[in-house]
Amino acid sequence: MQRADTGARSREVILREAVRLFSRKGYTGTSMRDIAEAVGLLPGSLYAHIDEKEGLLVEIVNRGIDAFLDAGDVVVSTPAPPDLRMRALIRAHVGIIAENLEQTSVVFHQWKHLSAERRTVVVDKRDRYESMFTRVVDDGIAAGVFNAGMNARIAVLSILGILNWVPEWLSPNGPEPVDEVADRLTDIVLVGLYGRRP
Amino acid sequence: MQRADTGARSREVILREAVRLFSRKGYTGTSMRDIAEAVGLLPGSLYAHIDEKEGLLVEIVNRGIDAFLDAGDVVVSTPAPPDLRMRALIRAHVGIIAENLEQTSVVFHQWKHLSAERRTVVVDKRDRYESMFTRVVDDGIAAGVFNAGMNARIAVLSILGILNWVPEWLSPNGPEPVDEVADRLTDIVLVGLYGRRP
DNA sequence: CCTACCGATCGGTAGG
DNA sequence: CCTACCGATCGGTAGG
Repeated sequence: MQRADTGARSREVILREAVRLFSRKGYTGTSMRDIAEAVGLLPGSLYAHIDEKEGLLVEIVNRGIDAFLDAGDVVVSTPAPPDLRMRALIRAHVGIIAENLEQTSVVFHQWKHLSAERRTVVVDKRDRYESMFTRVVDDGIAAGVFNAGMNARIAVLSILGILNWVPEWLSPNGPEPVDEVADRLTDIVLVGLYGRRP
Repeated sequence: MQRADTGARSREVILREAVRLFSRKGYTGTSMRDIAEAVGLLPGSLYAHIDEKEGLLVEIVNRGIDAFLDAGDVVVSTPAPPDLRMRALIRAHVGIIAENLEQTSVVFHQWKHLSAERRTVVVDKRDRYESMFTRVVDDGIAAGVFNAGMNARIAVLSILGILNWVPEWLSPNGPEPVDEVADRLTDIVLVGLYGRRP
């Protein structure tokens, strides 16, 4: 019953510190020596637990984006009306950000430093995630719930912009509950500044 | 009438290539040797024209953010109704992005690599710019044009999210004119997906 | 703007 | 996981 998984545990510690440092200093601005110092190892000792620096980034980015995909899949598989599905997507999205602020910020900003092949995998996942929002907007227009006259592509890009910006200002321990924040964002998305609602 | 300003001209060439490289590889991911090769000099020769690497970033970021501030000042000094001022702010913002995509992307993503004192200057400018949007939203609520029930702070953060995301997808040579794109973004901001408008 | 170079730091490895 | 180290690359400089 003792720790037979010290190796895996060390790896998690390294990943945790890498997330912290990558989010603060960027991937290219963080050295393996920075990470080693943060976890209390000598630089060369890191390589007893990991293969290469980029492997850390790959794992962090993929874990992060998979969290969004998994949460989105749950929402998309429900048969709720488009506006309620949009609210659920935004709640799920903001919830994941709140649970893991630094990881999300690495996912959003550091994936560009991945090698070409690894970047392709990430971009494909991101496209799949974005298509969930496109689907909801298109469904809403088809159902007569959303404005048929709007530019659906630009509407989706606006929503993604709102959501991608959230990690820059959200404080998970702030006064308002996270779901409350998500719902106020959804209000803006649905009714805008004018605010006439059905 | 000949070029007496070769020095200043070389400096502009260096800045132009630095913008390109910083936007593609990031500030910390770009070496002075990368820049030297791009402008056709040997690495050490760059220092006949510039003082230090960070000086390049300082100048790029400040030029970029000043463009937004100057354009915003023009809009804010007009007495138009809040919704029209919002439309004008968004048009100005998208226009500047379209004119200088790579510079904008450096402004948005690389300012974090500035030293503490220089970063403070940039953050102050950014706060001033953001306050223009806050002012318009507050004016709109006070005038009864915008929904008094919304969370104004979150509304402003949503607008900034939309605008900060634009450099990631705008193609200045795309099918729709840039002002058209800006107006469709404004539509979303004002009336949302439901789209009831006054 | 080039030649020639500086000390520091980089990601990573061999051997134990 | 440490010792000891590798070649490559970093930002920047002296002197011309």
